[in-house]
Amino acid sequence: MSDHVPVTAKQVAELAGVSRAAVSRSFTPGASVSPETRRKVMAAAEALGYQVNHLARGLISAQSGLVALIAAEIETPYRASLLSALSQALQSAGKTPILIATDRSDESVKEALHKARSYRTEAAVMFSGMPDTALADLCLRNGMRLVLINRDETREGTLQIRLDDRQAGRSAFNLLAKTGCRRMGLVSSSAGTPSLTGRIEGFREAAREAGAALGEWVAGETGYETGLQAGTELFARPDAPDGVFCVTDLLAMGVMDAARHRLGLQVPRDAAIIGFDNIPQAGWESYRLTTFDQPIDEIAVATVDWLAAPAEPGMPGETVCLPARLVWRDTVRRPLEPGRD
Amino acid sequence: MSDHVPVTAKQVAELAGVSRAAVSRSFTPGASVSPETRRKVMAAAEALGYQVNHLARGLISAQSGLVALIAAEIETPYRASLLSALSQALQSAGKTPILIATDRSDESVKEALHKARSYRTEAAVMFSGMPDTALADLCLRNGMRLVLINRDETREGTLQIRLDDRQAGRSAFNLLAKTGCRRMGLVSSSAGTPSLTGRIEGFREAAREAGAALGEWVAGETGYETGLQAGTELFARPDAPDGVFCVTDLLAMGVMDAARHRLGLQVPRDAAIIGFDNIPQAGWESYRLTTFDQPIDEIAVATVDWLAAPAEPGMPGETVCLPARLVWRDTVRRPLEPGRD
DNA sequence: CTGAAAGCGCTTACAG
DNA sequence: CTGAAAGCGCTTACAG
Repeated sequence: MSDHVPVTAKQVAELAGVSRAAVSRSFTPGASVSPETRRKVMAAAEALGYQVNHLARGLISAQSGLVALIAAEIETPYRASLLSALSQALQSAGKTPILIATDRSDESVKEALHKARSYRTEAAVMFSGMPDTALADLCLRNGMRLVLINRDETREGTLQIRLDDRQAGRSAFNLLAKTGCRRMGLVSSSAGTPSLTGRIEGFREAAREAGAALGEWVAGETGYETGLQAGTELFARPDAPDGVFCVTDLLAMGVMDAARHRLGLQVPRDAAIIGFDNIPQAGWESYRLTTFDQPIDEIAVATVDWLAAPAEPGMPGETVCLPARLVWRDTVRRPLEPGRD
Repeated sequence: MSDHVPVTAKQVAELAGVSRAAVSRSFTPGASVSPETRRKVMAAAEALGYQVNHLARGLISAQSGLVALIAAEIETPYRASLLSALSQALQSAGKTPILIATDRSDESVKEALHKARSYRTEAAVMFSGMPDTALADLCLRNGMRLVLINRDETREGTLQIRLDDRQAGRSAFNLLAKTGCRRMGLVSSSAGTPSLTGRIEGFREAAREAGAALGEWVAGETGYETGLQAGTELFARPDAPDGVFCVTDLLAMGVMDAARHRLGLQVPRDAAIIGFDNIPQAGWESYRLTTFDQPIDEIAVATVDWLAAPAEPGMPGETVCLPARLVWRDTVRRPLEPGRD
């Protein structure tokens, strides 16, 4: 191993007795080098501890190897899981994730994208916020690809990955109805992201079709604390619900704790509860929450596959819609014949 | 805004009527440019949508702006929180985090560091695994700085951040003893990281000093499932403990659920439980776990401050040791006078 | 304070 | 298959 500061292709070339171009080619999959030179180059590289400088490579080849992961609240269970899956999948595909945290503001989304651009990331995958059209176009024109997770927007050259949220909302209602709930509750959010909205609308729609009244509680945020507050208020109402759908697991767990620890209710006997996301905590003994699963690994795979396919200019936007499957646990009574709807 | 592909400093220079050097200087804090030229440059840059290309800047100036975050299991609550705090702090300081996931193997740690090196990251902060000496030296010689979180190792030019784990372990024992527990249990881990080991040794040490017997359960992993298993076995023993210290919150929550849901025990009446980390879930109504707090924000601040200070060659290693403060909740009976020890 | 010039480490036509 | 040469977009002495 060399004892000197950064070792460059030039030194490797000298040691191997070849040109700089040859070492470059040896490190480029599919380049035309004879096996013999490549072997010599690799041996020299190994001996010197050489690594290609990705900064230089990215500067010249538009292949920085970098992809930006843009997200808010990554400490949250669902986001953290998605982030983990995505970064591992990307890494396996030879890409390197750059992490850019945003808050909910448009301004921070804008900065995030600019930052991605300044590092010439090959793509940006966003799971929070939405770029405005002009900015998205700018990125696209600069050769950056966009993948939007759970945002509702199709655009040329971008991949959109979403779940069938509306259908899940409908299923939630029907499941509650089928298992004997009479007064339905919905704990939703004013965050207004397309995925949340889809779940809400699906649930309302099914309620309308069934002619059922709905007690709603609109939360600002989607976390545990908010759920706790929602549950506390909802179950104190004279027409307290006996079946509630919460648009996230965190909300559901807060609602559940309010019911049990603050109101002395039993779940599902006094109130059935359904969540959404299937975060790890949903499976804990203290909750055993019936919920819809976000297929995190499939999302990661879809992202990486799309990125691996060569980008063609003017490529139409693509959207993949994944099902959100119900995972049965203990917060809803089981119907005699567990239906699928 | 320009409608053409990547806009470079040259175009900005032309539009502003200055040299390329002037635009470079305008974007370099502290460089010598007249306010007037800087103004012209900024206006032109704004008009064209110019962003300095960090790849090119990093290539020439050893200031890539990148710092590598190297970690395993980032989907885990404590890790996710730390990652979030770190990435935000870094971002506020103008740095951009690169995320490199590892598994526990030495091989993957090695690859992670090589990857960091190939992007010329200014620093690598590791919160999983340890680089072997030769590799760490290589990084250091290449001008990369290292910050090691909760790993026990001092080395020239690196920052080590750790908690007073041993003291926390001692406190846990003393607290349990003071609140009337007679049969102490310890749910530890064979992971062998320095922080875990410190907690374990502190607890054992205090037990030895008090002449108390100890029921131990050594887990491989540090997650909820393992805790559930540990609790199930531990409380089924004839000499089941009535006070147990778990080296992580996740373990503690599993143990707690085993006690309550599988053995029908009450916490803290039948068994007191103390955790470590103070993850968000520890505050949930179903747990209200008494635990030690990991000062995540302080860790992030310490990291960023150290990185902000200019690196001098041959700088001695620095270590900051933070206290892990007890947060009182409901899984330990309160002594009459809540002591500090 | 300013500009012309050299150079960071790489890749990629181009010619052989 | 191979090497000499040009060039990616920037920064930084150097001279003025």
